[in-house]
Amino acid sequence: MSLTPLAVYQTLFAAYGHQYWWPGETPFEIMVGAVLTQNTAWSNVERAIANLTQVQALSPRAILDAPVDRLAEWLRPSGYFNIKARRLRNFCHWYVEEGGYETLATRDTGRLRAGLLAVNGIGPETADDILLYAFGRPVFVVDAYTRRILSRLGLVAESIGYEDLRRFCEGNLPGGDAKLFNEYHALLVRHGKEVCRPRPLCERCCLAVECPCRSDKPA
DNA sequence: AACCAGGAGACAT
DNA sequence: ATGTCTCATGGT
Repeated sequence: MSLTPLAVYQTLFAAYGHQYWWPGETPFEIMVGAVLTQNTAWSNVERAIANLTQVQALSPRAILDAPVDRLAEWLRPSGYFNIKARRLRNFCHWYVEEGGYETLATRDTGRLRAGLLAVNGIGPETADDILLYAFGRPVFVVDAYTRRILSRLGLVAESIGYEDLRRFCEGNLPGGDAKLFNEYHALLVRHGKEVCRPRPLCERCCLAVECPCRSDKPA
C-alpha cells in the first residue's frame, strides 16, 4: 500500500487544518497577488499591495493609467519591481481588453487558461493560481513546494515538469473539487514553509509536524 | 552573511 | 526539449 496524493492531503489537513486561502479580498486583488508573489515571500507582496491600496491603484484602470515607472515604485517591496510592473500592466491590459471578470467568468477553463498563458508574464503557476483562487475553477496548482514535498515522499521524480506533475495530482484526486484543490495547495505551502525546508536536505519528508527537517543540522 | 522566497522569459544548446 | 541567466526586496 503506497502513499497516494489523497493520503498526503489527509495527513496535512489533520496536522494543520483549514488555511483560509487565498489571502485577498477581491478576485482582482488575488490576481495581482498571484503575479507579485512569483518567486517572492508573501510578506513582501503585502507591502506592495498596501502601496497600491494607499494610492487607490488596486484596479485594472488605475494600473493602466499609471506610468510604468510609478507603478514600479509602488511594487518595489515585492522585488523584481521593473519586470513585475510590466507583467502587471500586461495582465491588466488583457483583463480589460477581454471584458473584465464578468466576461472572463463565462469562459470554459481551458480557454481561460490559454488566454492567461498568452499574457507575457503569466506562466503556468500564476495562471493556475488565478484560475483556482480568483475564478474558483478546479485546477491543481503546482509550485516549488509541491515538487519538493511529493518528490521527497517518493511519489514523483524530483525533475518532473509542471504539466506532468499537475496531471499526476489531478489524475489521482477526486476531480471537479475546487475546495480540495484550494486547501491542498495552501497546505503544501504551509508544510513547505515551516517543515519541509530546502535545507537540511533530508531524504524524506515525514509529513509530521515534528519533522526532522525542521530542527536537524546538516551532517 | 549566505541563503531563501507561493516564477517566468529570453536565449543558447 | 532542456539548461542557464536575469530580475531584486526583505527576513532568517
